[in-house]
Amino acid sequence: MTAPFAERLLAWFDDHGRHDLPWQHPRTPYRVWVSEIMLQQTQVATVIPYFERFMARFPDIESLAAAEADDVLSLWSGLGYYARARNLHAAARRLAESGVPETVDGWADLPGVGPSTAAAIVAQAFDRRAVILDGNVKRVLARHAAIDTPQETAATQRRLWALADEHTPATRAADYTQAIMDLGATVCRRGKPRCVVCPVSEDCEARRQDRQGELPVRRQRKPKPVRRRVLLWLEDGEGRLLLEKRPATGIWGGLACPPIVERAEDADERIARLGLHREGEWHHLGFLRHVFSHFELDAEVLGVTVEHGGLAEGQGEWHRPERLADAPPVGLPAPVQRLIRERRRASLGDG
DNA sequence: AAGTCGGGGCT
DNA sequence: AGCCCAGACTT
Repeated sequence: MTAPFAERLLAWFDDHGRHDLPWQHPRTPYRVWVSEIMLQQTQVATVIPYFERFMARFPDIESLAAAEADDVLSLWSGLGYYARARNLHAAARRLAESGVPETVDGWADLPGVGPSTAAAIVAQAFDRRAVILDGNVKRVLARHAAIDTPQETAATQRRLWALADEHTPATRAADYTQAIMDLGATVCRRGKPRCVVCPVSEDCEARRQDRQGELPVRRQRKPKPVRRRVLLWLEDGEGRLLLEKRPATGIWGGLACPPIVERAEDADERIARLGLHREGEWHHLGFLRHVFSHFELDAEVLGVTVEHGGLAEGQGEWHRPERLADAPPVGLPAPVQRLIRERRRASLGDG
């Protein structure tokens, strides 16, 4: 007779789990919460440097609540899914007033905190039993029970939540949630799962059927369309770059970005509307290509020097590229950060 | 139920 | 060149 799933998993975790992640020391509700938000759809290794910088700048809820939205976004630059940063900031302002909840429902009521994140926070921060179901857990459970229906369907989701609930023990909540995520990340990986060292392999149905490689099953994805755009690289006489704030919703919401037009023919009209005057001809500066989850951005970068006109309030701001390169005062999309560094190298090479 | 939202790591 | 990652939110 084999021991319960959780018992075997916890014994494995004590010897082989991850016990030294930054948000585990100290393991406060605030640090756990911020880490869980950053870790949504984002790998641990990517998050760690962002987490350290964020904690150095905003060590507690009060400092985050008191911050400006742009300061929060600038620390989020390059991490992606920028709605997370806006939601985190809004939630911090609410928590600074109401205090920190200790229940799953209390956390799930906050913007940016869904069912799995709320459960992870409660389990990690308060060591109270809560059922999580993230990508790692779904993969572990789908293989262990050999679930071969597409993960996205409602029926499969219900079944996975039920299995997650059944396996979750009454005690050691924080350790168990960390353990099953560690198992998914380091043993029951997407590619080449290490079943030989898996603590729950003896009753793993996928392994018994030798179908680890084909599970879990995902719904077929649609091909991604290409969005062609033109990005306007506008510098004034002193080499400063014009950035405008993008709308709060949509791609790169709330971040600063060079003006984007659909076609090169629209470029002159756009700078006229900004109240700027072109000095000389447009130059082709390169391309910006970036693959998003559901489309591909393919933009030609056109540059020109402009004279200041009556740049209206809120129409954009001039920034020194050297400041943007090291410590950007505003949130910048990763492709724009790369572009700035490239352009800076090019201009230094010229001069 | 499907679409939107980033960026990087891995195969 | 795709797939996936400590998902949530909107339509």
